[in-house]
Amino acid sequence: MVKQRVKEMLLAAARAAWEAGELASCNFPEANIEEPRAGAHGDLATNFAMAGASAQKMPPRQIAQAIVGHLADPEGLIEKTEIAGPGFINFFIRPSAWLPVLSEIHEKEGSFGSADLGQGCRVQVEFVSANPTGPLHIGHGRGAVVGDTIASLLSFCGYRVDREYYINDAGNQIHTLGKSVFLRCREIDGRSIEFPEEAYQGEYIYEIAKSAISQKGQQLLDTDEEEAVKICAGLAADEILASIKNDLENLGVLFDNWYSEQQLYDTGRVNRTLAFLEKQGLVYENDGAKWFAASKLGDEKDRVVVRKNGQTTYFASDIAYHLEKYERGYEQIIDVWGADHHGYVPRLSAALKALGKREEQFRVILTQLVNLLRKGRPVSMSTRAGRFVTLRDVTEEVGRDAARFIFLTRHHESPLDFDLEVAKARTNDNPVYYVQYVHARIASIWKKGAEEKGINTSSPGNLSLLCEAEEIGLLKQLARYPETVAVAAELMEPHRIAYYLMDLAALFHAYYNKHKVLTDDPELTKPRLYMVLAIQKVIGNGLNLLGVSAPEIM
RNA sequence: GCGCCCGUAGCUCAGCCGGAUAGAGCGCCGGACUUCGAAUCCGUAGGCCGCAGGUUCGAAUCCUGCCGGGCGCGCCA
Repeated sequence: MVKQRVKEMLLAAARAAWEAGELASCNFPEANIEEPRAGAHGDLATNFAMAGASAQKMPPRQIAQAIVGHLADPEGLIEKTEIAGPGFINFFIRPSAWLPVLSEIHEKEGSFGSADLGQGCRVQVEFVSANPTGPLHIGHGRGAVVGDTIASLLSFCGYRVDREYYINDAGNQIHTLGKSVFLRCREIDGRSIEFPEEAYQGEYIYEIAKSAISQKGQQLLDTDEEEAVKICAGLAADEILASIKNDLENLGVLFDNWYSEQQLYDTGRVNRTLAFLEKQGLVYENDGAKWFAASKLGDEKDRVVVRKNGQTTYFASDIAYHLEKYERGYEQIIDVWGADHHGYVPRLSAALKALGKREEQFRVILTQLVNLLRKGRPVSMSTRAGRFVTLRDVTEEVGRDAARFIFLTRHHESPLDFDLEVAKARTNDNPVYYVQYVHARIASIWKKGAEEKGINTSSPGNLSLLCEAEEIGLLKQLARYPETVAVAAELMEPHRIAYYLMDLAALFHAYYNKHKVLTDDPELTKPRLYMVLAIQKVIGNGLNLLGVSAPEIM
């Protein structure tokens, strides 16, 4: 592409200048080519001369002069160059030099923009992993969409990615869940109960209790309490998990694997992992509990792995779980957590370090909280009373596309205001429809062009007729897509794709309002249709990465 | 108290692995449908980039300290 070619030309020119004795050193800096904000500074610019000043022991402008003097441009991409400011080299690109991006898009279709960054590296993205003790809320939705989209991005960029959900089906909370259900069963049966504060208060507990009674019958209430609670816990977790799965499917989130915490105990992995750490001298006893020496590996303090009462902690099984991920062959693991768990990061990192994993093999993405609003006002959520708007409610009200897109319109570490009314609005307030509208509009143009003008893609026509300023702007934006994807994948920042699409959509809508695609002149109409169809493909490609549909009609 | 995140236009936010004159949407005001989909577009106004230092040829961007907001700091998960 143009940017890459200019970069190559720049480096070649620097080398040529050095060979000609005009530069003192061949120790060149990284060639950083960017697009200046101001159009007066050209289409592309580089700080190459400034960055190399110290190595060359020459003033930047003089270096720039030497490089420009040796610039070879066989394809004639560059119209002119300028040396500006403290030593920028500004490149003015011949407008038609941007045209080849169109044929590239038409050839590559859905794979346009992908790059083999991962080279087959196996990555696991673990996300949501909410305890199966209640319905998902909107915060889980954000984590789900961010995790899912990061996985898509990585997969698009050459990583072999699996999506995994970790089920916390062992430990206290499940026991509490079972007890909550059991107590409700008794209540339904007409017995008087004391419902403890720490039990799950929600309405859904009654539903599960009813279903437990109908499945297990009256005898459930007469069995030994411990046994009954266990049965209730199992039933409840299964039922809740099924509904979580369903909610996630409605959001377009599908997992490759659902991994049970209990399984780690059943296979003895937790004990084995602890024994290993103990052998390394990183687990010691104090106050009747066993501690992992996390403070030796970057955490603030040591952490308990086995409680005084002999039970292991959640942390213990989590270490075992993460170790097992690597044993399954993942070279890199990514966890998506709510930001309220950020304090947990150092201790898990410490544990993985103790297990011999490199820092870059483990990455935690934290998603900030979501404020649910309606018409600008907070929607009251009372978890205690068990009254809250669930993720399912939100998805049903605003639809999958809007929900997903809105979750991706913020950096994941920024808090997000999610306004239900805005999410439903079919206006510029709501960027989903703005972007999708481009896709639908182009479908409509295309249909009309084929029907009335009999024009199809196989005839791009004379592309040099694409010379309006808005057309060049669109070509440049299309050319930015691969880099946008690569950066989004590298930084694991899917919101960059959303912003890219909004920018592309804005350029298209402006163009559409100013120029006709279907003109009376077939020779002009052909290249315009060809370009517009390329735009549609890139919009579809990007929306697909985000898990949002690209409708032909809306 | 310690740690993490956030602080950019009236509001909601991009930009932050250093670049030149800081952007978008909404809102306000004023315009554009007998012509490819008005779920659209065009125009005006709006800024000590929280504050103060530091590094640099150059800082919204990096470093330090403060201020304000959120979240964490369990032998819970």
